[in-house]
Amino acid sequence: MGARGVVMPEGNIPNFSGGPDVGGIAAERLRSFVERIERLEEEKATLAADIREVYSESKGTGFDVKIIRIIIRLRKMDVSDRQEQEDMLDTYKRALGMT
Amino acid sequence: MGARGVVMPEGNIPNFSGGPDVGGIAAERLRSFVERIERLEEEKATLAADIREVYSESKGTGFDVKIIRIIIRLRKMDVSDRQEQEDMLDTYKRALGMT
Amino acid sequence: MGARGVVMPEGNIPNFSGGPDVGGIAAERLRSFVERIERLEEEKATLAADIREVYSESKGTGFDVKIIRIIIRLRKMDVSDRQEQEDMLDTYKRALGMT
Amino acid sequence: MGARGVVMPEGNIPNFSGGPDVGGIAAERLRSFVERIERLEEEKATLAADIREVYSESKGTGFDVKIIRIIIRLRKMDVSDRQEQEDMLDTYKRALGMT
DNA sequence: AGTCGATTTTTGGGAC
DNA sequence: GTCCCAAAAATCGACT
Repeated sequence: MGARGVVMPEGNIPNFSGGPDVGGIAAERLRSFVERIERLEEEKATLAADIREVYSESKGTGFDVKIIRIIIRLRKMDVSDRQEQEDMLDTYKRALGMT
Repeated sequence: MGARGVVMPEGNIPNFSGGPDVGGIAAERLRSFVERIERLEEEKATLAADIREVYSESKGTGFDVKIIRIIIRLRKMDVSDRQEQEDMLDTYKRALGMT
Repeated sequence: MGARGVVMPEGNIPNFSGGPDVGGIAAERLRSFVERIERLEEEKATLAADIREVYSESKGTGFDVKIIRIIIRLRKMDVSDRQEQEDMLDTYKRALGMT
Repeated sequence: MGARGVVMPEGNIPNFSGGPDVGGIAAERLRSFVERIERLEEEKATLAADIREVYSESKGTGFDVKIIRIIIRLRKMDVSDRQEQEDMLDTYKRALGMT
């Protein structure tokens, strides 16, 4: 896994100079990527908090959070599992030569 | 698969919080909670996809995704926690002769 | 709570002296734990390899690995999901006041 | 290996789901594979439990489980890979002024 | 403080 | 052989 002599060798930041600016344009790019990710993750964390909030609110209204979680899970499955279900059926069909 | 013993029709959860009529106002509230959560989770999934996208883009620019993930994790940590953890790790390392 | 013998301060290896031996009795304990874990993980990795081997062998005999994986998953669910299924049913029952 | 007459032709997967007579020898083979896998997975699960146990014990002795996990991970890594990764991380850190 | 569920990281398989 | 996707494992965090 070492340096591979490609244009952009893994393990190095391109155009990194080590000068007072600590890295050239590439370092700016890196910073940009990092900050974009951090921004998005922050939003994601906010949404996670919102979700927890709704659960909490529902609990305060007298509902059982555990039930709601199960419902959410079931409804999610009803969407994405349908695909998996069909894939599985297809697999079995092929396995049985029913093509 | 499917829940064999579950006889409850989807979206028709009765009022179990003490109200008199089954499938009444409480069920509407429940539906409201469920839909709010689903809405938020959908947004969260979108953000997760966006984040994956940024990682992918950074990879295409020549950066090492794994390292960026570590960077993100480190920056998320409280500074003093990070220091403490690194110190402790160092202590353990020395104890095991992993210098 | 009164004095409790030797309370281990968090973040430090107990009895760590910094002498030439790099850690005293506690370091030995640490090493012991680490090596036990490594030993177990090695065995676990061996088993994982064995499992892969069986899949590979079944493939060489003409079976479809994907199908077998599905079967394994289904049979596992038939065992562990029974509990979850019953829990879920119970939850729904309680939600409906059928207790 | 000896007898070759029973080798399954590729693309012709035996029927394993029908009645007792349907599928024949191939179904028995499939059952054998499945049971071998399940046996191995069970052992694997046991080892996983053992490992958790050791972590728990180390925790009870005053060690920090999280740090030990990191130690285990580091020791698993190839020495040069570890060095390379740490160097890269350091480069990125400097680029971002995380010194 | 232990259990359970959610999330993240790693790994294997497949395509080109 | 390299890259991408999906499945599995490890880790983390919440709730009881």
